[in-house]
Amino acid sequence: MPELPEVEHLRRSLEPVLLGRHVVRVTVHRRDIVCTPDDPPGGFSRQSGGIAHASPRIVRRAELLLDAEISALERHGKRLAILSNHGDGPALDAHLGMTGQLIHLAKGHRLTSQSHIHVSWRLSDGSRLVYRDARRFGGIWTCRDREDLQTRRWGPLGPDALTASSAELITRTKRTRRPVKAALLDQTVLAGVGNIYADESLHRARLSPFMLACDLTAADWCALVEALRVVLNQAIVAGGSTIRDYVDGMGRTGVHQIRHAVYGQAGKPCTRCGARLRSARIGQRQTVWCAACQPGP
DNA sequence: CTTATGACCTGATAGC
DNA sequence: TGCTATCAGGTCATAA
Repeated sequence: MPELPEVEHLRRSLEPVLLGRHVVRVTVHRRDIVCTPDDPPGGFSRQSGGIAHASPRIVRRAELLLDAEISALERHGKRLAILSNHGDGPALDAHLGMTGQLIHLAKGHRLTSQSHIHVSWRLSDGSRLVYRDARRFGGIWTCRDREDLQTRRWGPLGPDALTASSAELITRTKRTRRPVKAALLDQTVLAGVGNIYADESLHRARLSPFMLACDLTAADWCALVEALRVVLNQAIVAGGSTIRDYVDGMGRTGVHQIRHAVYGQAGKPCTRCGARLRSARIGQRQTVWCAACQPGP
């Protein structure tokens, strides 16, 4: 379940081993994990639900960066883009979903388990980059260039959670009668926050996840923006949470365990006030909060 | 337009 | 031991 911190840590770990490398071979094991601009909107490989993927048509390997030089790795929210030719060449938009992994393998190294590897890129130094995703909620979207990526793929997303301002969030939520947690999870409002860091940031900002987003004051939003920055940056430095499915670009699980304040801690005492942490569901998601520290509806 | 819900998918875990 | 049931949650199609 990579959220912003896991993707940013992945970006940083892949940057030194990918930049400047040329792609010399691309192997697609599952075509439906890749979506190209020519594929029908929504694809038709799946009946309904899930992330819409591509038709079974053969993908042109240049779209998957064959013969291109990797020039930059950029992130917006939970998305990770691999750019070529300084943004003028083809680009990839990786969305890891719940269990997606991008793993760099040095020359001669292989994964202990080869299962669920959908795409593999052979690089000019003999190393490989592989995309693996057991549950296939994620995928790889090909883009013509950086401009195409940013308009077509990233355009609908809200501002990145690390740099969003309280003013932007007020504008985007002042008419939304949803619990603030549901608004935080909406990627078109704010990009990068998932279930873990929604709960963590609301706890840090002392806001009840049940408050309606339109009822938060300007001061509430300032506190929430600050809490997001602290919580997300701490998690990035720690190498992402040690969530069960997350591994970084080297295939390592997070070394530094993050002790979440509320996520996964239901029933335990609040680290700030000692009250018993409660749990409920908001929009089908498990939500943990401290009713004492985070008063509200 | 808004918000809510079910479906997608598999591995880990709990319970018998 | 092995089997079954439940849970995890990101996001899209559909419903309301």
